[in-house]
Amino acid sequence: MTEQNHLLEEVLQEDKSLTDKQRQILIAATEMFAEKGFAATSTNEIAKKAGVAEGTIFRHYKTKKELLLSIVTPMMVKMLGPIIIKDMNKVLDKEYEHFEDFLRAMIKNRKEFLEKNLKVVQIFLQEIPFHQELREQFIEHVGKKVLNRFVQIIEHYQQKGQIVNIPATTIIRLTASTIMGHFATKYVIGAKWNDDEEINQMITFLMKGLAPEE
Amino acid sequence: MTEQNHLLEEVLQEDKSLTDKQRQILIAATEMFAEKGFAATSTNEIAKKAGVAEGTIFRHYKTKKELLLSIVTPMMVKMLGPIIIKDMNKVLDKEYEHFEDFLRAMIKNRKEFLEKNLKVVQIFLQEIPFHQELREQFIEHVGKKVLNRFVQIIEHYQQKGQIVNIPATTIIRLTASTIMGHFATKYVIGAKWNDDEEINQMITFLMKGLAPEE
Amino acid sequence: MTEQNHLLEEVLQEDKSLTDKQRQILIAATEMFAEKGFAATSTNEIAKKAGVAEGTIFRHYKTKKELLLSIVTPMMVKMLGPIIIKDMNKVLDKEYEHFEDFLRAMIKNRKEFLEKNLKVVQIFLQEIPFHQELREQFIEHVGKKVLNRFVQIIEHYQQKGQIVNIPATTIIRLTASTIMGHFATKYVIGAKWNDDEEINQMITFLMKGLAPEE
Amino acid sequence: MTEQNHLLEEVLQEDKSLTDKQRQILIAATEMFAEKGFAATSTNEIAKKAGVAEGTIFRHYKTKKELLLSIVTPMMVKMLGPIIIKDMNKVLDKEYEHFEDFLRAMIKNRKEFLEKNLKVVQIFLQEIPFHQELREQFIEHVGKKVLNRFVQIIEHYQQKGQIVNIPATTIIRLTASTIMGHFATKYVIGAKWNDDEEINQMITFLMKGLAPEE
DNA sequence: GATGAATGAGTATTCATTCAT
DNA sequence: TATGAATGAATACTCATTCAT
Repeated sequence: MTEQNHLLEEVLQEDKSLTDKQRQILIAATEMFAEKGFAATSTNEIAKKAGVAEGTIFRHYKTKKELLLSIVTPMMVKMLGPIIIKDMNKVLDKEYEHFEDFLRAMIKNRKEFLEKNLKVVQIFLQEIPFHQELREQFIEHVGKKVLNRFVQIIEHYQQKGQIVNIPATTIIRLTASTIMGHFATKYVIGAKWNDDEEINQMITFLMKGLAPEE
Repeated sequence: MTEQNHLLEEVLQEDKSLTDKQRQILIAATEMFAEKGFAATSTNEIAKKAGVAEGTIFRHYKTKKELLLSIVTPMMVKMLGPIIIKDMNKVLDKEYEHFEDFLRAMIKNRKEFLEKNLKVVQIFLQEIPFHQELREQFIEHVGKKVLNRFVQIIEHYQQKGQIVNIPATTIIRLTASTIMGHFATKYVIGAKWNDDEEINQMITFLMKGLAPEE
Repeated sequence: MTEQNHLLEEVLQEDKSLTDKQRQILIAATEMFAEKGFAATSTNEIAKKAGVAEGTIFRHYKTKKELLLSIVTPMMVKMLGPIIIKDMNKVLDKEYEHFEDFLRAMIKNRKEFLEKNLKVVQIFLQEIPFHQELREQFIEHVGKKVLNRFVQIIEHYQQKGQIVNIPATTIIRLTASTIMGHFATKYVIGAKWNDDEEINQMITFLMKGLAPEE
Repeated sequence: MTEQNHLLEEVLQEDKSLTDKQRQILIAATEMFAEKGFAATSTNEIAKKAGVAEGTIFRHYKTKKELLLSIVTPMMVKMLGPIIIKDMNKVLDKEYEHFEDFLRAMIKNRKEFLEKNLKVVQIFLQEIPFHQELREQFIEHVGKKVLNRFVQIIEHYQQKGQIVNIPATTIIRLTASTIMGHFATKYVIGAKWNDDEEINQMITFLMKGLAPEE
């Protein structure tokens, strides 16, 4: 089985400032938020599951919502690390000469990320409609930075004549939809399939769909 | 402005057994569930917004959850009406000789449905992770019937050599992801764009991506 | 099986002013009050069990409490009928020359009454601690009249030298306790026994216990 | 005035694990349950009378019913302590050579118990028709153990030829009815009388009534 | 006479949060 | 730092009662 709460492990190992109790609280809250949703999970339940007094939760997190954010925010930061940390323009030329290679690497990378953060991503997706903070954080951290970076990348491959010449944002949307649809089918619907083959078909579909006009 | 609660209008016009108060309750609840989510909406708020005593809600709906289901269930039933009502195999040959025409009709139809039921669909998507009843209803009503129908349709066009010969479910997933990604971008992110042009690009993308191998 | 709601039958047959619905309400209410208690029975439940609209109950009985009283009061009136209706002093001399005969007749009579009114008596006993009206009614109707009558009777037999010369009220209390203990054991605890034999033992016990000093 | 809530005093003094607030809750609840009955007493009233927030009640007692049981159960346990704690067979021979002495001791002991637990006993008697748990508890704790013990005792005196040779359970019923009738008259009806004299008359009545046949 | 929709006060219970220890 | 008792506002839901039809 893949580890679905890798992020929490990292958090508890890396962040030496956290108490043991705090770690237990984060683990318990993640589990319950993912399962029942934020609004339907009581701090009492979290405390019990974490083996901690209810007061202890509020010693570390002023409000229940702060606890939610402290789970979701680091995930969002880590999510874009691999994308913006290094200057991708240079790397790209060398690492991925063809758009298809880039696509394949991207999918592999996101797949690993998802598998390691399944529950937190689930919480994020479930709660984003109800919390403006989450939406703002997402737009601030991910939206602008990542979208800009991707536009650059897409235009890079367009200039090399590898993909069709329509607006970069449209290409990103089409690609992202396809990839996210793949993961959604896999995790939400819980489908069992031959993953490698499905990914190959997806890439073939994307490469054909985005092929430049002759 | 497009009417976002068309379903409710229909319900209140068609179903003569409903009280005026009941209609007000359904409208108020839909608005609030969409905005704040089911768990975070109190029956007290709904009553106030509907201009009704709190007890009146429970005279008509035994529990808060029953109220939720009474909003979402009819939407799900209507959702598939146009798809399964007529024998599509026969109709197809005549109505849509090309897969592209079918695609275009499908997108137009779903677009109209979405625009008329935006809020209820939003509630459905937001709440489905938290309510097993919703998942079961969806699988029961939509999942089996609709998926089977679509498989037939896809295989029909595959036999005519119009689309690539990979598993029908994979084609459905790729197509559905692309279309849902389009709507998601449009409604959730609230993007403003030239809709017709975007749809054309999406169809071009799909037709190229699903074109048969030469 | 003995009819446990004979009183209700009488009420519905004798009192021609009652509607059918009213009869159904009285029967349903009696059943539920006996089973769950007055406070824990809702008018909604009564209406459902009676197959009547909730409003109908309040058309006939202004309040729930009035419904309770309309069940219990007639029972109380009937309870003492046989005792005070006729001039017992005269009758006694002729009918029951010996205290033992009087006792035996009394027990038989009360036994029949109880068997015919089991549920209503049960309601009365269960509710008397909580309703001053019931206590007042009981003291007014039963307490004074009946107690006085019994004192006369006891003193009558004391003068005849058949029973011990202690205060009549004490004798009444001892006798009543014994008889009520018998019925309580029988009905509340639900004991199965040879009734005639038990009654004989009880009478022997009472006659010995109340025998005059030598 | 006699102390009517001695049990509560004991509970609050012996059980060091109880909070002050908890004690106040128990006292207030006992008072109100006795006066108005369990079903007709609201937790809001109890909280106000106890000078406590309503939530505090539910921190200590999961449900209102649990609060009721926590008041009544210890009373039931204490009720039989003096009867089953020691091996009565041995004690009897020495302590009470005559049945009359045993009776007198018994009545004195029960009288003291009642005076110390008047309200809780009242609650118990009022609520027992409505709560199966109470009936089960009573049968479990009191019914079996105590009845068996009493049968032994009665048979002991029968063998000594001091009381009549009818079934022990009948004797117990007759005796218990008489004693309970005495207390009922005293406390429920609230009679004022010369207690010692009444008790003497009761004992005389019982001894005569249960005297062996010649 | 009978209905049943509507009410609003009331119900037991849960909640996130505080604070003295 | 951690506790858990205490809070009081809020929760979903029930109630006896009213009233227009």
